[in-house]
Amino acid sequence: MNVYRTHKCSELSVSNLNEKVILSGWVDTIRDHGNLIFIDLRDNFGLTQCVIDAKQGIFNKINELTHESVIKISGQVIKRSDDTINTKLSTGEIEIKVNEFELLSKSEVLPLPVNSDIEYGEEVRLKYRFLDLRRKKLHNNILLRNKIISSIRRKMIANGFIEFQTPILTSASPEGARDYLVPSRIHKGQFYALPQAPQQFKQLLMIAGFDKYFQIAPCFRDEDSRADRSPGEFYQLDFEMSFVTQDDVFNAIEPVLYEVFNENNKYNRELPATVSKYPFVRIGYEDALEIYGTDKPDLRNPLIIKDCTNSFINSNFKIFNDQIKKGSIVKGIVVDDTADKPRSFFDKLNQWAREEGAAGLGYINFVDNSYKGPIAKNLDQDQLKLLDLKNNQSIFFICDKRKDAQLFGGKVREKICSDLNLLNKNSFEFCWIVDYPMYELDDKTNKVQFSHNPFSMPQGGMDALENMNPLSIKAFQYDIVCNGVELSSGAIRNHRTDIMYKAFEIAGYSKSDIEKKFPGMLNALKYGAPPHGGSAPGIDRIVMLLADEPNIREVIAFPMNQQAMDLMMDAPANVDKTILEELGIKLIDKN
RNA sequence: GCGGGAGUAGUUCAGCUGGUUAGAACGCUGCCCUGUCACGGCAGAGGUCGCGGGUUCGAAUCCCGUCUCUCGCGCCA
Repeated sequence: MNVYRTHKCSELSVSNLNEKVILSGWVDTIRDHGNLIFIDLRDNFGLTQCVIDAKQGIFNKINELTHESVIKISGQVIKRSDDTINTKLSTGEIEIKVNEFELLSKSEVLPLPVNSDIEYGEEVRLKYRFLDLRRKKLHNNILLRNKIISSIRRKMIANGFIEFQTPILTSASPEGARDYLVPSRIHKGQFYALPQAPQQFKQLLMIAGFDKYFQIAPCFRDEDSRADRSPGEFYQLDFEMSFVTQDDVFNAIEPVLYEVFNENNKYNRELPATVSKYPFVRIGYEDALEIYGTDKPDLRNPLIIKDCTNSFINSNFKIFNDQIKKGSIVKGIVVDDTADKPRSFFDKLNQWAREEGAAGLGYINFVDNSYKGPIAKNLDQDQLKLLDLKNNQSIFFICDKRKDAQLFGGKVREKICSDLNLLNKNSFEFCWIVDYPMYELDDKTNKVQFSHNPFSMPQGGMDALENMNPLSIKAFQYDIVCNGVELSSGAIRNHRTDIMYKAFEIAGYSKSDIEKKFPGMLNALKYGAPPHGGSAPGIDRIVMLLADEPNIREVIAFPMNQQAMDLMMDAPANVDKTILEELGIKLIDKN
């Protein structure tokens, strides 16, 4: 028998009446009635009320207990009288009449109360993360994370994926984010890098013939943080498959994501959230920009953006007309049931648009068969008809150069949606963004460069590279997006050295450039590589969506703060001079 | 690197256009209380108002600088 407990703090009920039991846990709440004390004892599993009265010998010692001390109690399970049953607790029909107790570990006065749900400052929460993790919300989030990860792992293994571990100390990647570097003691002046993703290793495993790879992979990128981006490290469900096309990759991962979301769609929710059924909607990259104004559209938002340039060509609305002649386009967003809103509604949106740097936000309202608003009188009936408005609809216009009009249209779409509360918050809407361009022009140098992953296979292969305008070549490159959050990007990889040399040549790299940058990868491709591809959904973001948390730190047990510091462990920190000398490192004094 | 918000008791916060000894709640300490579950009641301790400078008879409050936290931009093949 375990010396610390016969039961967990969630287990006891009327079916255990009169049993002698032992429980161990934390002192969650103390209610001291003078000659009668109630203690709520808490462990990972639940709460049990313990009661001690003054006649018992241990009473004085119990009286000295502090919150969050760890104790072991033994006593008898007794039924509560009907009027003292607590329906909020699973153990609320019983309590433990304590006759022995032992203080296992005393707690000092807490810097952060554990038994309350009030929000506290992040600095204290991060410094005393072990206390924050005891609190209900964070504790449950981390348990949810475990449930999600173990479910993913089971499904991937059941689907024939093999789990691997890949190196943490590896070489710096020439493309992408900044690397975290680790100095080498044996090779002074040289550095390992932590992997930004196991990209090359998983491809090498495909070349090694393992057919299907997966890993719950730690990734390290030295980027500045955001609410949905933890600095330092994050985890991906990294997977890769051999002898597949893009559709095969989609078919493999869609059921996994759908099921993981569906299994956890009740967490912290009154009603279960709906999850979009697979196959998920596929949207071309260019279409996404045209219709949603972003390459990570939130499909819960019912608004769409359409092109209205034709209504303004040769119209009397000089401002737009002049812009169109200079190459601008007009985008419009139609909104239901707003045409009768007061003038102030439209003025506020216009004001917002100006604050966002736009010239303004024009609009037309269609009520009782007549077109209203400042712009309407400048269009003739045919031009207005083209807008295709129904009764009580409004349409908002954005006029700018194509790319700027698209992106600002995306902002307007989000703004109107949130102002009018059009979002169905209780759903998960997935889509694939496909057909990313292989190349783009660098804004500053005007040179052709890779727009995404240089290892992706160009659509049309060698033929496309040799004969098409590089800027119109698409790649087998795709992102999966859920509720406006980019969960992952992936690709069918380029497994042919001849196509790779050519692809890099277009981006201005010579054969020897690539051989220097990716020696391992290139060498491997020379000895028989299967066609392969994969993707890597972000685990932290999946948990964040399912936990309905706006901040990624709420689903990571030990996150760093925004400045990439671990306030609890005090990292990063200075190191001893002798250690630096051993590594051949000399610090520059900034002063 | 840039922009927004914040920094007052152990914690969460209030403190108006400058004006006595800077408040509340929770927590903490002591006392009272045998049916609470956010137990209740009484009393008490606890503050360099982030830090430095300035304006003023007088600064938590106004001004300048600086540091820290946070949100966003840049960054994120």
